[in-house]
Order: sequence, then structure tokens, then C-alpha cells
Amino acid sequence: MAEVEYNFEKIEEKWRKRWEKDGLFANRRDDRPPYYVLNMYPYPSGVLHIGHFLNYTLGDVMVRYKILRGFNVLSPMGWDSFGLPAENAAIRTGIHPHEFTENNIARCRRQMLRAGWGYDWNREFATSHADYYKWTQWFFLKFREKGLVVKKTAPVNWCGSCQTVLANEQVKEGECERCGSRVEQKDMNQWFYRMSAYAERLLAGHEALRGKWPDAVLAMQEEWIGRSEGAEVEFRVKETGDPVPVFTTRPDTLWGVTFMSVAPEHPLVEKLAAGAPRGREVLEAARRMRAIGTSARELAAQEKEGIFTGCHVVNPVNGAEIPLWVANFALMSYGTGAVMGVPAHDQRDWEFAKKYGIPVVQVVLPPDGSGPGTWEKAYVGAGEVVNSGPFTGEPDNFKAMPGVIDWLEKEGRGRRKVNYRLRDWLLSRQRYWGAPIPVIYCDSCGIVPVPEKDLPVLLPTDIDFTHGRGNPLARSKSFVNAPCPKCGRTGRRETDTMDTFVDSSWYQIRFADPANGRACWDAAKVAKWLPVDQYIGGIEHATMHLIYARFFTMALHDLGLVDFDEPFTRLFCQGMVCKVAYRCETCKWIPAEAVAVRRPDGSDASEEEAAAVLKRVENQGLDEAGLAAAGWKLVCAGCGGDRLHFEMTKIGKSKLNAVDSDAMIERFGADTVRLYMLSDSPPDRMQIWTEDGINGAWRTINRLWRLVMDSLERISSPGTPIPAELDAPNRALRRKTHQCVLKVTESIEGGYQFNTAIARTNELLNLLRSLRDQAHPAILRETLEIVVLSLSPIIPHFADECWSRMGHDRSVFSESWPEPDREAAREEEIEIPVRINGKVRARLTVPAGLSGGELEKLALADGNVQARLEGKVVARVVTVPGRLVNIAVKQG
RNA sequence: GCCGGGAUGGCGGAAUGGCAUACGCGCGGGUUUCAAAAACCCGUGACCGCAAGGUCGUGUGGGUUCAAGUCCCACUCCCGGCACCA
Repeated sequence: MAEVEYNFEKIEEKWRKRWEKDGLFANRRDDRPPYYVLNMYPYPSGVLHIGHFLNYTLGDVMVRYKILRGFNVLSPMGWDSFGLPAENAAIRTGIHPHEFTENNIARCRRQMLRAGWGYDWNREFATSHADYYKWTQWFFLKFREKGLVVKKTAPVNWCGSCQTVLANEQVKEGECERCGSRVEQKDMNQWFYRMSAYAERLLAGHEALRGKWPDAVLAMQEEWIGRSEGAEVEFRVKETGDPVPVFTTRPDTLWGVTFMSVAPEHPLVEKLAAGAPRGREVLEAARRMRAIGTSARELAAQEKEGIFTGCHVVNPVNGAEIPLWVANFALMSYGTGAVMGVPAHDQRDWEFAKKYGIPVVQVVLPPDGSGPGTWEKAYVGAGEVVNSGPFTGEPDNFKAMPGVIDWLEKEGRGRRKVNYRLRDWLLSRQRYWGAPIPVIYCDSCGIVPVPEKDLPVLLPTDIDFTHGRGNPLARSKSFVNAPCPKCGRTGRRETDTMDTFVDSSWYQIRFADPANGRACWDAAKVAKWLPVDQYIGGIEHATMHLIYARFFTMALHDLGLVDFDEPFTRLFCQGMVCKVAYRCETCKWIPAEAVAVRRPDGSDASEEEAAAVLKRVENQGLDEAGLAAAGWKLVCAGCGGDRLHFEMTKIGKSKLNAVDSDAMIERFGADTVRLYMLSDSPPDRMQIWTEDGINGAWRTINRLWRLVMDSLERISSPGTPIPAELDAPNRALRRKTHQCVLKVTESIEGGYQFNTAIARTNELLNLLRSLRDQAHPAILRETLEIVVLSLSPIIPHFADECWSRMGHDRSVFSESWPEPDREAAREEEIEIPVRINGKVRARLTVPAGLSGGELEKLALADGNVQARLEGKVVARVVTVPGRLVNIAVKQG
């Protein structure tokens, strides 16, 4: 008697142990071509959420697929273990960040093992371990030697609550990404990597990544790099002679400049205000503008504001004297911090000029011949140049007017210039739990790098986290006081640590040689594995980790440490996992369990009714309008109110719609969860989590289990040859089987479309269920083996158990991906639709391979067709062999 | 506003220019059962029709083609990213 229900607890554990014992993911098979699959390693928070589950499952499926395809697959895992959460926990609880982190790593590792993801655990490391961050520090010194490290005073984003500086990428809508407090602007002396020097190269690299990275990621990076072409033109302050260079992408409109604005923090502001009659007022206004913050986002939301400095600048192209303003929309961090104002042809300048009564001078005549007097807004289109000295009368199509720049260069009034939005990478943090920046300040020698032999600069352990504010490192005397490596006198150690994104910019290389104590890595090992063949992770890292890692790799290349300059050949970004979330107008987000249902008549719904309504909501069968139309009301069990809303949104703690992946594995087993996550949507799209969905996957697994178990006594013994002569049902089964292999392979190779791969095997299973009683033992075996092999990357424990029960000693993962038999897959007989004026009017069952002429003859001879053609004139017959016949007719 | 991606049944989604809706979920009906939320079978785009069958149908409007979900032009809406970047 076959087992009725698939016993995942016993089976999954058995195979995990077996893979471990066999060294499936750890043993290197150097006779095979190498292939490196990497998932973005996690911050060990202690609990992996369902988003991680999708991420790592995708990676695992790719790993197993590539193993079956005969590659020597490297699949490592490690921990991005420096960072704020551990330190915040230390401040809260007094538990040392190291201990906190190690505990969480242990918990995450257990979860990963239980999920069945295959990693080479021999290569595991954590970035917070000294033998890793030693090299993070070493790279800092190497980058510094190469001139890629700068220390400069810069307006930085300061989070008062975290007491640290944040990178622009970590400021979300003016708030700290981590803690949500308001971010202030502060001038501070900080360490930077000169990423801006690589702007052009980062952009140029997109060429090679196109088609291999998602379009969206490349588009986001392009925007982040923000290349724009134009000219730098030197204006001069009339009263003092100070130069005021400006960057413009519209040099063609230079003759239309009617004012100049500079950023509130522009150095000229203070200088000019010093002697001016309204100086105090100007300084006061500038201070006010600065206090509001300089994040472009905030400025956008804000009314344009400015103050006239009382000074003027001279336009180098025509000698015009125009007023100099301080304006809140001018950004010190972009271009030169000064902007020329052309109200006629720039919307922002138009608005500013209208507000302050600044004149508008037209220099482009639109085709309709109109002027600013009749305009509602600035004219930014093409036209004829007017009022522009030597260029008057020429056609203006702005972007394509290099003539102006040539003229500026010839006249010595300006020059061609390319500007980038990409800024240097602010890498210093005033926090404890990161890699210490290895320099010492000495009163006589200045900034002195820690000698390589003294690396790593270890984090001190004697820190009290629960008292005091600011950087705990600065409070450790044993850490701060250090002899100057140059002169030996007592110096002061740098107490800033590095941004965790520095750690994660090179971890993918360390996996090639994780235990090397003498060097960052062995060049031959890196040459073998890197760059990463397939990287997998969330798209939220597009302008952070993914751009830092690219920069870092290019810099390592320039240091001669690696011979490639892109870290990740292919990138796959998985979609978000979403689930319906409920929001009560009084109680905010509430869990699904706290939602009750009321009938149209106002009475409470029965349990079954409520379950049915909520199920339809979860499956998107009912939206809020549909629910209201049906008269059902959702009620918040917390407050009893019925003002309840719901939406499909990313799974998470904040919306109270989290899915506990551990609990799911406990209920259904890892394979069921894997199957569910991969079977519905393509993996780069949004995934919707429903209870019905996971139940359906469980039923599918069990149905397949029964099919295989019930077939065991009827299959031939392994290795039995396929008979040469087969009857029609067996030929049909074989045909479908080999078509399935072809299509599954295509689905996976063509972009990891596991949903269609699963659909193809389902089709085969449906046919097998209907023909199973007629199947020849050898054909039954072949079919089941191909089903099991095709699904093995997706449901590995299940597949290996089936494989073994089918009489194999070795794991399914020591086999090869099935080779399709194209001869067996070929159709014998096909159905050809005959269309008359586009409508199917007959179907011909014909042998495959008939010519167009034969098809046409058969189609026209068909009784149905002839009846339809009665009294009509055949205008044209198109036949597509193997496809269809189309007859175009006219009335006779 | 700019950039990227979309729009196909009740839902997730299939479809080298060639039978739209594969596969699955849900739903309806049936079988089995003390009873099932389990299993198995049948049905399931809309409309008209007792039926045979017919008409319509892939966001909207045009176009190319014997043939368009797919190609071209114009637009609408949705999701995501960026956004006073000179």
C-alpha cells in the first residue's frame, strides 16, 4: 500500500543530511567548468522573512540547475554583520554587539539549513570578524595610496538620534532610513571614496551589462550618475571682480540671462554680504534657507525663495549687468553652486522671475512667433534665435547647438563641460560596530596611515554602550591613544568606522579564497571564479550596494588586484512578496485575524460566511467597491468600527501582514513553499501570498507523490531500454515527455521562468494520468524520471526521495539534466485549422509535414469549407505548413 | 515633469505575426463519505439560443497584413524609480 501523504519532515531532513554528507555544494569538481551563483548575503537580524525566502530559493534553484547541467558550481553564504541594529540593541540591552551578532548568525544559519538551500558552508565568513575587516581596512589604505580617499569638510546628513552621518542613499524623504528621525545638515570633516572620479566609467560599463542586468536597475544607476553635457561660463561680480562660474546645459540661451542665483551656502554670499548695506539681512535669509535643508526632495516641495544681494554680475557674452540673488533652489552640491537665470526659456527661472518682478528676455522665437507677453509658462521648445548677438537668425534646437560652445571657447568666455550628479561616497560613520578606519592623527606628522603589519585595527571590547552619547569608540582610552607610526609620539586614533556598504563591496571576491590570512585573496582562485556569473537580490540596492560594488571593483582593477572591472556578470532581481493588509481608520494596520464580517442586514456573519468573504478579498476577487456593492462590511475586532480598508502590499511587520516562513515550512515543508513561490508568477514580478495558494501547492505535491508511489511497482528496472516499436498511446506519452524537456529547458534558460516550466510538467502529468494504465513499464519509468529530474531544482528533497524509491542509489543531483530526444518529440499527426476570412470553419487532421499545396487541396475539398464557399469568389489562399490554411473570399 | 515596466477570464498568468485564455487558483455541479476543508470526475470569457450553432472579445482610437495580444502611430490608466540637477 502506497503512503497516502507525503511525509516531508522525515524526508526533507534525510536528504539535507545526505547532501551534506555527499558534499554536494562543498566538494569542488574541478573537471567541470566553473559557475558562480551568489545571493545577496543577509544582515543577520535573526529572522529571515519571506522576501529572503524567495531570494534564496531562486538562487538555490539556479545552483541545482547548473549542477545538473554539468557545472562546477560555487554557492557560498556569509553575513553582512556590521551595522546599526546590533549597536542599537547594545545601547538598549547592554548585550555586546559581537554577542548579539553571533547569536543571530547562528539562528539565521539554522533557518537556512532547514530551508534546504545549498551552500558551501566551508566558505562562510562574517564581515564583523577581524580576519575579514583586516582586509576592508587594507583596501582603505591601498585606495588612499592611489588617491581614491579624501578627507574633506562637507555638508553632511546628520541623524541626531543615531548620532551619525548618513549617506545620501540612506536619507529617505528627509528622514533617517534606519530610525525615521529628521535628518539635519551639518558641516563636518569626513572620509570619502572618490567615486565621482569613476562616473564616466560606471556609465560606460552599462554597455556590457545591458540585457544581463534588469533594465530598471541600469536606468536607475544612469539617473543616479546623472551625466549632463553643457558649458561652463565665467560671469564676474561687477562690484568686486570675483569670478562666478556657472554650468549650463543651455548655452544657446546665454543672451537671455536676466539674473543670477547662488546657493545659500555659496562662499560668495558671506564675502559680498560683509560690505553690503543689506548684508545682515542677506546673511539672515541665507541662514534661514540653509536650515530648511538641502535635500533636493525637500526643496522641491517648497516655495521658491530668494533675496537680492545688492550686487550684480556681468554676462560675458554681451556685457549685460544683471542682479545677483541668493536662492533656495540653487544647490551647492551640483555644478558650481551658481545658476544663471533665463526666465523666458526655463520654467523654474520663469516662476522665480514672476515672483520677484525680474525682467524676461526672449532669445528663442517659437514657430508661432509668440513672445513672453502672451505665455503662461517658459518656452522650452525649438525655434529661431533672436536677440543673441552673432547667433541671431540661426535655427535653435538647443541641445544640438555646439556652435555656441565653440564660440565661447574661441572667445575665451567659457568651455565645454560635462557634469555628473554622482557624488563622492561618504564612508565614515561615528559608530562603534563597523571596521575602524586605520589612521592615526599625530600632532607633528598629521594624518598617518596604520602600517600594514599592524592591521587589523581591532575594535576594543571594553565598551559601555548603555551610558553616554555619540561614538562609543571615542570613549575608549585604550583605543584612542596610540603611538604615531612615524615618530613614535603619542597620537590619536581615528574613531570613525566604515559604512557597512564598504564591507559588502568586496565580499563576493573574498568567497573565492575566504580563509586567506596572508593576502586579501589568491589571484589564481579569484581568476577561476570571478566575476560572479549570476547575482540575485532585491532591486532596492540599485543605487546603493550595486553601484558601490561596481565602483569598488573598478578601483581594485586599477590597483592591479583583479583583472576584471565589473563584479556581477548577470543580475536577477526578484519581485516583492505581497499580501492583503487591512487598515482600520482608528486602529491603523490590523492583522487579518482581527477582521470580522457583518452581513448586509447588519448582523454578524457566520464563521463560514466570514471566511468566504475574506478569502475572496485575499484572492483579489473582491475590491472595496465590490464589497460595498454586495453590502458586506468589514469590522475591526479591536475597536468595533467598520471603517476598514484593504490593499495588496509588500509583506512586512509594519503592515501586520507578515508571513512566518518558519511556520510555513513546519506546516507544509520547504518544498511546498518553494513550489508555491515559483509556480504562479514569473519570479521578477510581484508575488501574491494567499492561504489558498500554499494549500494548492501542498495538494499538488501530494498528488504527484501518490502518482509516483502508485507507479513504482509498474515501472521497469533502471536502465531497461525503450522498445523500438510502440503503440500510439506510448508514442504520444514519449512525445509529450520530450517536448516537456525541450520547453522546460527553454523556460529556465530564457530568463528563469519557473512558472512556465512548472506548467509544462503539469501538462505532461495530466497526460500521464490519463494514459498511465496503457503505459509500457519502460515508458512509464522514462516519463516519471523526466518529471522528477525537471522538477528537482524546484522541489529537491521531494525529487531525491522519488529518485531513490525509483531504484537509484545516487542522488538525483549526481545525474545530468535530461537530454531531449527530438525524434521522439516530433508530432506525427497535427490538426490544421482552416479559416475563412479569419474565422475557423473547419479542422483537418493531417500527417505532420504536409506541404502547403497539399494542405490547400485538402482544405478546399473539405465539405464544410465547400458549403461556406458557395456563391463566393476565393480571392486568395494562404497556407502555412504545419500551422493553418487561411482563405480570403469576396461575395460572388 | 522625466525614466523604467505594465494593462489578456473572478484571480495569478500562457501564447516564434498563425486555433487567444496553456498551466494553476477560485467558483459551480457530481461521485465517495457518518461527515469532510481530503480524494476523484465534469463544467467554467461574455452575450444570444431548447439545441445545432451564432455574435462579440487581449486598456482606447487609428494603421500595416491573407492574418495582430504580438508590428507601427497617437492616447488613457496602473505599478516602480527619480525629481527645482541649472
